[in-house]
Amino acid sequence: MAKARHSRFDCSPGCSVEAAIGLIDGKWKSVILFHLLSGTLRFNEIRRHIVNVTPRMLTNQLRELEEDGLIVRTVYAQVPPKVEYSLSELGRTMEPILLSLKGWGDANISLFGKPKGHDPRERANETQRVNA
Amino acid sequence: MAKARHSRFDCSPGCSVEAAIGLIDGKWKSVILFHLLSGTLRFNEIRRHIVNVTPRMLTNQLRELEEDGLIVRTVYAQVPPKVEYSLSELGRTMEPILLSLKGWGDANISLFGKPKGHDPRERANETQRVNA
DNA sequence: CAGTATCCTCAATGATACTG
DNA sequence: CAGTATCATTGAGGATACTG
Repeated sequence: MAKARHSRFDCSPGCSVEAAIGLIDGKWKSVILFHLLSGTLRFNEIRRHIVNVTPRMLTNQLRELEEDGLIVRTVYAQVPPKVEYSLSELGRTMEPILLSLKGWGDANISLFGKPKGHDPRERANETQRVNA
Repeated sequence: MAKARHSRFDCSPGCSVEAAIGLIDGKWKSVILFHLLSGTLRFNEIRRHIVNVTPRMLTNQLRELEEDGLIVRTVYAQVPPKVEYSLSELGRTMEPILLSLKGWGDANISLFGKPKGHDPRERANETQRVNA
């Protein structure tokens, strides 16, 4: 997902599913939340955990998670700056989601040795054809 | 998430989390999978379940889910056409994820009465400021 | 019924450089 | 250390119309 972050949710009943993933879309959010399950982390600690995330994107995702009430940002008034991120109480309620994602990924990561990338030209069509 | 669908996963250990959400990003995928938990559905049945999805997007998402091996597409050779979608065995292993998403959404959907949309101008800053 | 075909937009992500 | 500030890209998603 990407564009319309939590839309209206007047749908039914998949809406609650949409609502939930809507909060963890964003390329890095679920991973950030997952790492915060283990405890409080500072900005650059998260950067080190997540390879290839730029400071801009990390800030961006952290801000959205904060706005959505999933994480708490604590700024210590000192120099050099110290900023800590941790899961909020609401954020901690996402643990089952995060753990099921992690569990599924661990169990099936072997399947993704060579990403396919959804290139139509290399489409391995698995469609079943049934005679009426 | 959106752009780089399952990248390389040589990271650790959040990679497995990325791998998992990478398959259910896409604006409608998780909802489609959720509805298929209840059983086989035809193209237009899914359309009716998911309001506001255009045929183009639905086809698109279904194709990617099929390519990722999460759903099975069955075409009946008859007129008018009949095409059924169902979860593959692998797709069914995502049930815990889907159910935890659904559960979280149901428990917290009240929080999203008026979506915020992450507009910086209306940012309710929750950051804690601590004197060193 | 189950899609295709086009065209288009913009928001999400990225690259790079700079700073209190 | 923990970010900002700019600029550029691109492709996911949408609108609309058509079809075997």
